[in-house]
Amino acid sequence: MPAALLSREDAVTRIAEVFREHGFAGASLSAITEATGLGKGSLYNHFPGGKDQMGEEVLAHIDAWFEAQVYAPLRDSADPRVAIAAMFDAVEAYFRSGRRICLVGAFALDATRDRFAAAVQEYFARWIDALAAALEKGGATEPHALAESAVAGIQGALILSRALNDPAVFGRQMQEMRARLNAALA
Amino acid sequence: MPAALLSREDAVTRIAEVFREHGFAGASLSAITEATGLGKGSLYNHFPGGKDQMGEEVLAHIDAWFEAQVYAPLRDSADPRVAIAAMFDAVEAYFRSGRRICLVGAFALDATRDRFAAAVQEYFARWIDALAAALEKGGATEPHALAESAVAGIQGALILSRALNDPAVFGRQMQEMRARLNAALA
DNA sequence: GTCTATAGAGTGATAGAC
DNA sequence: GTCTATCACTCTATAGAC
Repeated sequence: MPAALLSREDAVTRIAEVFREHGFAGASLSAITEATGLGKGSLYNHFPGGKDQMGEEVLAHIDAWFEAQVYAPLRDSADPRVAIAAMFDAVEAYFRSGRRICLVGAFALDATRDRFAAAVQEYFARWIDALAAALEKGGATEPHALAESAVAGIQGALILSRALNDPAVFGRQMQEMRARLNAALA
Repeated sequence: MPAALLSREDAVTRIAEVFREHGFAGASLSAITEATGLGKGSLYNHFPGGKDQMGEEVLAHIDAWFEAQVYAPLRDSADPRVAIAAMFDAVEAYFRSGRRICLVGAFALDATRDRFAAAVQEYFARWIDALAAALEKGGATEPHALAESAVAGIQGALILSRALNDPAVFGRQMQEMRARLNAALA
């Protein structure tokens, strides 16, 4: 057989970027074909379930990244202050300092959510729970409410940065949020 | 001529709901036909520019509502504390306590933003400016940064409520945001 | 009779599925 | 690449208010 042009992970990563740019509904197979260099035949060979399966795998890929880089460190770290700082470092890098959107948040906003309801719900629930665990370990009062507020603030900052076309907005919000969470720690 | 089945405003309102549900790219003319009860002929009679024109008019309609109900009161009210409380009342009603999304925020996230860049940018810029003006009048320090943070928090709360399928998240965030802004006033 | 809102068959292009 | 369904959109025709 011919060598694969792209590893499955590379394909999923590139498909994710198409979804980021156009949304799930707006991402056409021809755009995906162009971004991956894979013909329709190859795409349906890799993803027999079509766009829906691509969506599932993209979400699973994102979830795995956040689990390893964000949630697990938040839950397991001995020092909550260090863990929370590391979370913001990871998040700022992941979202390219506000130049990249959160695909899960974007999926949540329209009917796409209903196709991927469980993955979307779990992404945010686990993020909030992991952050709340770190905050609680650090002696914060109302850790869950504070974690919810922080995750919402990150999502809102991403919207605002893109709407205003100004990544600096994201940077300012992240700095403020770091300070708020640190202030809540005992 | 035959009587109009729908006023222009009613048509724009119903089209807006289709965009909210499916996103701009995902909103098909057949869905718009179904939601408005207007055939393609009627739709193209009212909106010769097609979906793009519908998008423009929906955004203009939203902008007019926020200008009258939110921005102007924030700028003009004598009592900033009252004005800010009124803003939250209006916002919570508009977003149906978290059951309805912000269409402008949703447009901002994907390539739709580029079609309507000016309208999207101005919606948020004017909201932030109007809120900052009220905060400044109330003696808050760093009113612009605080306003930015509040608007981001509202957008993030809408995403989170929908992602978790729990409108209570939005209610909690709005309550917390009210308290934060009040605390910043002299 | 004129004008405008209606309806919807029909256009080519392109979608996603296979 | 081929398939069928659906896309955004055009065009012709009609109904009805003036």
